[in-house]
Amino acid sequence: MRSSKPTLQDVATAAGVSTATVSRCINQPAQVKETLRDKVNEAINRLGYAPHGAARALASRRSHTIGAVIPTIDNGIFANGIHYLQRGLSEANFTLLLASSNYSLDEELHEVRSLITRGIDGMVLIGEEHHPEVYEMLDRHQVPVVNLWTYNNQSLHSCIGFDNAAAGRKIAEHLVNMGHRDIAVISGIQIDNDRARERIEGVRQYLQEKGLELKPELVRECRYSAEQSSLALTELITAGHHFSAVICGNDILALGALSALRQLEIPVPKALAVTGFDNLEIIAALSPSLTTIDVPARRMGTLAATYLLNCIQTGNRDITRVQLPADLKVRETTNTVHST
Amino acid sequence: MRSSKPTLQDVATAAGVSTATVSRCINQPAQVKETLRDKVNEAINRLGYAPHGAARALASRRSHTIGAVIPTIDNGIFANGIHYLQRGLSEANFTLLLASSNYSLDEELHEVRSLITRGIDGMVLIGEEHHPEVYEMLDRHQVPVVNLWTYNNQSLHSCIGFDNAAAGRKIAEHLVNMGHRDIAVISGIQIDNDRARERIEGVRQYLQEKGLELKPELVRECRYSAEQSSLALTELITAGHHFSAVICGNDILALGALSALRQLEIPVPKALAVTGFDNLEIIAALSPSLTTIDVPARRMGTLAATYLLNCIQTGNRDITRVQLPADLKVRETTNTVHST
DNA sequence: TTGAAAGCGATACCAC
DNA sequence: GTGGTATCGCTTTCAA
Repeated sequence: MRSSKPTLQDVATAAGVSTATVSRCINQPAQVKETLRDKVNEAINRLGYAPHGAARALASRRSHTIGAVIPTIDNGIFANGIHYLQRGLSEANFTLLLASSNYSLDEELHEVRSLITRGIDGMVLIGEEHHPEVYEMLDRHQVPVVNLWTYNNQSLHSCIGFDNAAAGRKIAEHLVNMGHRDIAVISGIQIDNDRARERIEGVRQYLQEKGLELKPELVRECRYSAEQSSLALTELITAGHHFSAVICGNDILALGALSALRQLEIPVPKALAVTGFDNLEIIAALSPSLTTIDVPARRMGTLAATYLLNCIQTGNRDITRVQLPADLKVRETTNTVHST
Repeated sequence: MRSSKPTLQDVATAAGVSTATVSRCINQPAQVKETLRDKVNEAINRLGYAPHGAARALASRRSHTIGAVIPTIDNGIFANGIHYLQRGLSEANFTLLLASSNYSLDEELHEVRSLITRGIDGMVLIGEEHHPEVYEMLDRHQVPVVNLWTYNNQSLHSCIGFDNAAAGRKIAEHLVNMGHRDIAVISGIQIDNDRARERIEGVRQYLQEKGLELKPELVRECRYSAEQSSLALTELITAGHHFSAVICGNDILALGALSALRQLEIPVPKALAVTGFDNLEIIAALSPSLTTIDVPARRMGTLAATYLLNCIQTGNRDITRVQLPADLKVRETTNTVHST
C-alpha cells in the first residue's frame, strides 16, 4: 500500500494510460473516448486521487483563485457582499482568498502583494482609492481587478457599486426637506477612505446649494465602532452645540448614536433625527427604525464574481463600470418634521 | 526588456549567482554572506521580482495557506471570529482561504474537498459534527484541523470553543430564577448543526431537573434570519400558546423576536422575556438591551491561528482542547421577575 | 483519440 | 557558504 497521496502518474499507471489522458479526463472529458474515460475514472475513485492544486496552478498558470481585500471582516458591513462573492466563485469552482486592510491603504498594499504572490487570477477591492503600487502590480501581473462599493463613470478601473456622493446628497436632501437646518455628522475616519469622504462631500455640497452650511465643529470622525460613535455624539451634545439631526457614516455609527441618545434621554426623532448608511439586515428590527441608505451589497458581491470569472475566461480586460442603486430608506428616526 | 514576470533564474543571472543562493536569500538570509545578499536583493528590487506561490508550494510542499469553512459569512456571527483568525494568519504571512457551507454538512464536505485540493496547510471548521469523509480526508492529507464554536473534552479532534449545552443551561437557569415556568424556544435549524442542538438540549435538561418541561409545541425551528424569527414568534403567539419567556438561538433571531413583539405591542420584558446568543457588538446599542451569551469569537479566531501555525511549524498533531468561557450577560430583556 | 516529453518556477539535497 | 541539479505534480504542445 502506498503511503503517500496518489498522483496523476499513479492513476495513469493504474488505468494503463498516459498522464496526458488522465489530465484530459479531468479537464476536457469530452476529448476522451468513453471506454477509456470510465477506466480512468474508476482508477481515480479507487485510488482516491485528488489533483494537486499547486502543481496544477504552476503548469496551467491559473490558480482558480480570487483574492479580496476588504477593510474589515469584523462586522456585517462587508461580510454580506463577500458572502455572495464567495458563493458565486464557489459555483464556478473558484476559491476566495480573503484578507483585510484595517482601513489602511498601506496594509492593503501589503495584502495585495501577498495575494498576487499567491497567484490569484482576479482581485476584488473596496473603494477606488488605492496605493498606486497596487494598481501597478495588478497591471504588471495582468490580474483583472474590480472595485466595489464605489461608482465613478470616469474611473480608470472597473467598478461595481454606487455613487457615494449622491447617496450623501440624498440623505441631506431628505433632512433638509424635513425642516432640518443644523446638521451634525459622525463620519468614519476619512483618511484612506474615499467612500467616507465622498459621502460627507455629497452632504456638504447639497447643503451649500441650499444656502446652508456643514459647520466644521459639527463634524466628528471616529472609528467604525458603536462605542466610539456613542462617545463622539455625547461630546458633541455636552459641548453645547445646536443641531437637530445627525448623519452617521454607517449603520454601526448610527447604532452607537442611538444608544447615546437613549442614555441622554433625548427622544428620537423628536429632538434629534438620526440617519445611518448600509441598511444592515439586523437594523431592520431596531426601534425606532433607522433611516438609512440601502447599499446593494449582495448584488455587488454576485456581480463581482460574474465579472471576474468572465474576465478570466475570455481574457477581456476592458474597463466595466456598473452603477447600482443605493436608495434612501426613510424610517422612524427621521419621520418627524422639524420646525425651527 | 523582458515582457513576462521575472523568475528566480532571472534574478540569479542578474546577480551573477545560482538560483539556490537567491532562494536562500529569500528564505534563510542568515545563511548567505552579506555582500552576496546585498547584490541579490538589489537584483530582486531592480527586476521587481516576486516569488511564484504555486511553484513554491509545489517544491516545498507548504502552501502557507489555511482554509476555513463557516456556515455563513452573511452576518456578523462568524465574521468577527474569522476577522481575528485572518489577522493572526496574516501576521505570520499565511493567507486565509474562506468558504461557506450554508449550514449544510454536504456543502461543507464539498468545500473542504476543494480546499484540500488547493493544498491548505491547516483547516478551521465550525462545530464538531462533520461529514465523516471530512475527517477522513483531512487525516489522509495530514492537514491539522481545529473545530471552533464547540468544546467537548472527549472530542477526537482539536477544538477551541465553549460548551454550548452549558450555555443553554445558563440561560434556562436564569429564566427559571426570574420566575419563568413556561418557556418557548426559537432555534436555528437543528439538522447539521450540533451547536443549535446542544444549546436547546442544555435548556431541556435544566428544565427537566427542575421538574419543568420544554413543551414541544413551544419549540420552533427557523433559518437564522430576523424575519423568519419574527414570523415564528408571531405564529406561536397568535396560536394562543402561553409562555412568559422566549429563548432565541442567536442574537439575530432575538432581534427578529423583539421586532415582532414591538409590532404586537407586547412589552418586553414585562409580558415576555427574551434572550439571545452571541453578544454581537451591535446589539449592545439595542433597547431594551438584550440578555445574551457572550461568545468568545475573537479569542477563538486568534487562538485558532496560533494553534494551527504551531501545528504546521512543529509537525505536532496532538489533540488540543481549549475551553473558553461563554458567560451570560443579563440585561433588560429579562430583568423583571415574573410572578405566576 | 492518445502518448511522449518539455516545461512551469521554486526548493533542498549533496557536493565542493 | 555556494552552486549544480533532481524533483515537486500537472498541463500542454506536437506527433503519431
